[in-house]
Parts: sequence; structure tokens; C-alpha cells
Amino acid sequence: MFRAQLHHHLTAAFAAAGVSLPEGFSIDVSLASDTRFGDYQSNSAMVLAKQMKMNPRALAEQVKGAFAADDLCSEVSIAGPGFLNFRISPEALAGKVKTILADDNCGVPAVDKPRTIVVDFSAPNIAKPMHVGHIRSTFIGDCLARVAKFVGHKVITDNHVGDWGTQFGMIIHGWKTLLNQEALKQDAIHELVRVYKEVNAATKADPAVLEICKGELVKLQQGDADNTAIWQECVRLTLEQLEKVYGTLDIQFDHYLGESFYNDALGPLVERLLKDGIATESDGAVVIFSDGASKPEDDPFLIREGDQWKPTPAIIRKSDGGFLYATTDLATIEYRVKEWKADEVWYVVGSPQQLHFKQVFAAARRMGYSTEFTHIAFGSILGPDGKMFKTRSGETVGLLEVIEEAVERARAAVDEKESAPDDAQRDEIARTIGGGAVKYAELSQNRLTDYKFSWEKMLSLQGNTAPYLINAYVRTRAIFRKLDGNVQLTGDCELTEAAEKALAIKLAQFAETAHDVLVDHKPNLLAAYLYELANTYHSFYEACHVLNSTGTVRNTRLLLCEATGKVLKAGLGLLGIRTTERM
RNA sequence: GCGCCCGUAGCUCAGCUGGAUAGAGCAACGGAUUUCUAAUCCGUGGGUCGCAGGUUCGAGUCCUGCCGGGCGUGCCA
Repeated sequence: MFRAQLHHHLTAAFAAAGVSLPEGFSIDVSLASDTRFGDYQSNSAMVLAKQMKMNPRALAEQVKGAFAADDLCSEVSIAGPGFLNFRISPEALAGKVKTILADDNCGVPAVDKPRTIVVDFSAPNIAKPMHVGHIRSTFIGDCLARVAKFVGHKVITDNHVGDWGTQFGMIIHGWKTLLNQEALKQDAIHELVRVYKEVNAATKADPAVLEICKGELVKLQQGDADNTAIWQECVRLTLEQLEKVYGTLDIQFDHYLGESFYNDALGPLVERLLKDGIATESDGAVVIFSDGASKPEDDPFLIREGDQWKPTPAIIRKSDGGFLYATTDLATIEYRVKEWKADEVWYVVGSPQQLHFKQVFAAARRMGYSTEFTHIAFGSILGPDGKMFKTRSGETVGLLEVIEEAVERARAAVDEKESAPDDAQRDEIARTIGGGAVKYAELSQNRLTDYKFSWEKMLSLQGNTAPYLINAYVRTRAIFRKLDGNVQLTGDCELTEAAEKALAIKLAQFAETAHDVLVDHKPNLLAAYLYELANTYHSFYEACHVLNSTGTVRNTRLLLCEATGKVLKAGLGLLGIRTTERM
């Protein structure tokens, strides 16, 4: 990629200019903040001059004089206090366009050292529907897994479903007393939720019911055959329905190892932690306290109370003998490291669980695991009142409901345009556009900030949306459809018009973007890039007519169209969004 | 109380390890179509980047304090 090439040449130029870099200093090359100055820029001369108390402008001149990459850059200039600006030569751009067309990965280089990365995301609960609150983890996790795989990592996706927990006491009791078999066949999750809610209400009215539920839970935990069978059926029915949802979302998992998968490992794990002195007993529970290895302010097991530090241990076994999700998470780590040889584990889970993960990761390190754990946190989707969507409150919007509404609206737009001859095709187009719109609404957003859920946002088909990007792709295809196979593309590629060059440089930057997404695990960088690419293509499309042109100009533009279509399709694919040939 | 996160245009949001005149979309207004899909393009207006200090050639970005909001903080996940 150009940025890496420039970085290489610039580093050499600093050395050739006789500048020795301070320890730990790395030269920066970034996209130009304003394309009037160039395609790429470096601020390193200014930063370095400051550190070394030199004149930044003079240092920049020195480096510029030593910079040798005539084949890559048509222009190197210095501006302001010492910005180094680089313009990529039309020849290099043309070469890159051809590389994108020839390469399966659109010219995106693979990482030097592929790693085995487990991505843990989505994690819905059994006997509960997926609601909009699951959007973030599901879409972000899927996207990051796709990108990681795309750049050459070995990726294992694992859906850590919530298939074990205290709610099963109530569900089992409800199953035995309130279940409607017909309704269960119709919509299993819906019926399970109904039963759960009814029992939940009953326990509040009558403490005796609560006792019965607790009894059912204990029986389940002790391996009672009837209750185990009911639980297994709940899991089976829910997963069956979830698979359909994931199917419509184009999301796949390599594994569905839910919490229950680790049940047998929990007891021995706690005993081992006790034996190794990592965990201790406290008030009847087994907990992990601080080991004092890190500074108090960095210690996840300490919290400041007034002017002293008070312990906030991770509890791994309750005083009643029950285990908690910290226990399960530790057992899960052991499995992923031992069985899958994971180098990294990414947890795509909301930011409220920050402390929990800090503790779990710290405990895992104390257990001797050097695996790199990352909590890929995200903000909350808020209700119209600005408060969190609560899982319990029932006032949530279903994930499928949102998708269906989006598809319906897209279908109306498709009908209006009459872009496809028959019904089945229009349905397919509407699904692509509607589903894509919902995904894009999420993925184009910075994951760390909260945002208010709005139908308008999720369903918008105008502006910076998936339909806009898909439309750009459709336009690339329409041109080739018009040619009806009557074209023989050659290697002739001469970029002369500003719009052509702008498009070519944008295409080239897919490589940088694909890698940048993983630096901070931010899909919105990819979405922003694709939006810019589509925007640049639309401008090119208006400025440079393709089919009316001839000779090399025509061939060049056709190459640009082909490359744009290819990158858009690949990029949207990384967001988990499909494309369509017409719309 | 303490910790973490957030506050940017009327609304929804970008803003990459500090960089050039703070950008998009929606909404508003004005243009563009005998030509490759107008779900498009081009343009106009719109800002005390919560407030006050500080660091420096340069701060939306880093530091301190304050205001406002959210989340978390020993036996739910």
C-alpha cells in the first residue's frame, strides 16, 4: 500500500539526511487532510524538529532533498511550518488500479504474522428473542471477524450463548404448568417468553411459586432427567430459531459453545484456583482478591473509598455453591487457549462490563495465560427517553421487526423504480437493501458512543446509507451490462482527469483502511471509507462519461468502474452487506 | 463517595499517535436530466467543539478544576 511504501522511503530519507531518530520515534505518514496539498502527508519533520530543537522547515527541506521515490511520487512539497506533502504519480496510481483488478484481495496485503483470533460476539440468551440491543455486538463482531480473516488472520467465531442460569427455574416450572404446545410450534421463543413472564409475575404475587421455581432450578443443576430434557428442548428450539435469524442476517458462527458447555469445568477450576492461592474464601464465597502486583489505580480488584483502597474482588463461587459468569469466563478462556491455541480473544460486549473483563483478564494472566485479551466495548442503544434499553422491561424492539420493516420500505422503493421484472427478484433486492440499511446504520457509527434508537436512522434509504453505496455498485454494473459482454479490457490505463485520479487514489486506500479497522477495532472507519469511495465514484460518473469515450480513455474508465465495483462489493462484504446487480 | 465513558451545526453523528480554513448526512434554500440507473450530482446558509484555566510553533484532541448526562462499584449476566 502507498502509505507503507511512503513510510519506507521517508524513513530512508531521514537516514540519508543524516538524522538519527530518537529511541521509540516512528515516522508518521497519513492521508492528506486536504487533497489540495497532496495525497499523503507526514508531520514527522515538525514533531522531530520540536524534540531535537531544530528548525522544522529546514529539517523538512533536508528530508525532502534526500527523498528518492520518483516512480512513486510526482511531487513532494513542503507547506506551512513543515508539512511534507506527497502526490502519488499517475503511473503508480494506474499500476495500483491494475493490481486491484488482478488481486483476489483487491490489493490489500496480508498481515506479516497471522494470528489465531477467537471472536466472541452476539451471545443471545436462550428463551429470549434478539432485540435491538443485540444489534451492536452481533454486527460489530461479525464485521471485525470478517476483516480479520480478510487480512489473513485465522479467525474462530464463537457464539457464547446464555443457555444456563437462574431463569431456567421459572421456565421449567412454566413449561410444566402453562405451556401451550400449539403456540410453541408456531413461535417457540415467543411462547417461552410468555411462559417466563407469567411465572415471573406469579412469583412476585406468591412466594410459594418462587420456592417451586428454585426447586426446579436445583433439580436441573443436579442433573434431574426430566428437567434436563426440558432445558435441552428449550435450547434446541431457541437455537433453531436463532439460526434462522442469523441466516437472514448472513452471519455464521464456527461454534455455539454456550455457558452450559463449561459447567463440568467450573468446580475443578475453582478448586484449582484455591489450591494455587489465586482465589480465597471470604464470607463463605470463593473470590479473587488483588495480588498487589500493579499500582492501586490500575488494579481492577481495588476501588478507592475516601482515602483508602477497598477490595472489589471477583466472585467465582457463591456462598451457596453456585458459580458466576466470571467463573464461566475463566473456564472459557482455558478452553479457547488450550483447544484452539488462541493468540487473541476479542470480546464484543457492551462497555458496562468493563470492570468484569478487567478482572477476568487479570485473573487469566495470574493463571499463566499470556494470550492477548481485548474487550471490544461499545456504547448503549438508548430508548427514546435517553435511558438504556432494559432486557427485562419487555419494552424493547425486536431485531427481526426492524429488519422486516426496513425490507418492506425498500420493497416499496424498488416497486416505484420497477428495477426488476419479477416479484422474486424485487423481494431479493429489497432484502439486500433493507437488511444492508440496518447493518450500515450500526456499523457507520463509532462503537464507543451511545446513540438513541430511531426507526428513522435504521430505515433511512437516503444519504450516507447502504443503499447509497449499493447504488454506486449498481452503476458500475449497469455500464458493463450495457456493453453486453462486448468489450475486451486491456492494460491501457492513463489517468488524466482530476475525477479519474481522485477515484484511483481512493481505490488504492482500501488497503490502508482494511488494516486500520483492526487497530482500534472500528468498523465505522471502513463504512466511512466506502461512503467516500461511493461519493467519489458518483462524482466521477457525472464528470467522466464512460461509454461515450473512446480508446485509452474509455479503457481507463472501464478499468476504474470495474475496480470500483470490485472494491465496493468486497468492502460491503466485510461489513456483512450484500450487493445486487440492479436496484 | 470513588472509577470509567460522553458533551461538536436545528436534528443524528464523523474527526486517525496534537496539525493546515472543524467535516458529513438529515432538514432548509437554489441549480443540473434529449447521454452509462436522479436511491444521483453541483452549490448556499448554518459552529463560543459544555464552561474556565494550563501545556506549545499549533488543542475538538493532552493536563487541572467546574457544570450537565450515562454506566459501573461483594454473592444477576
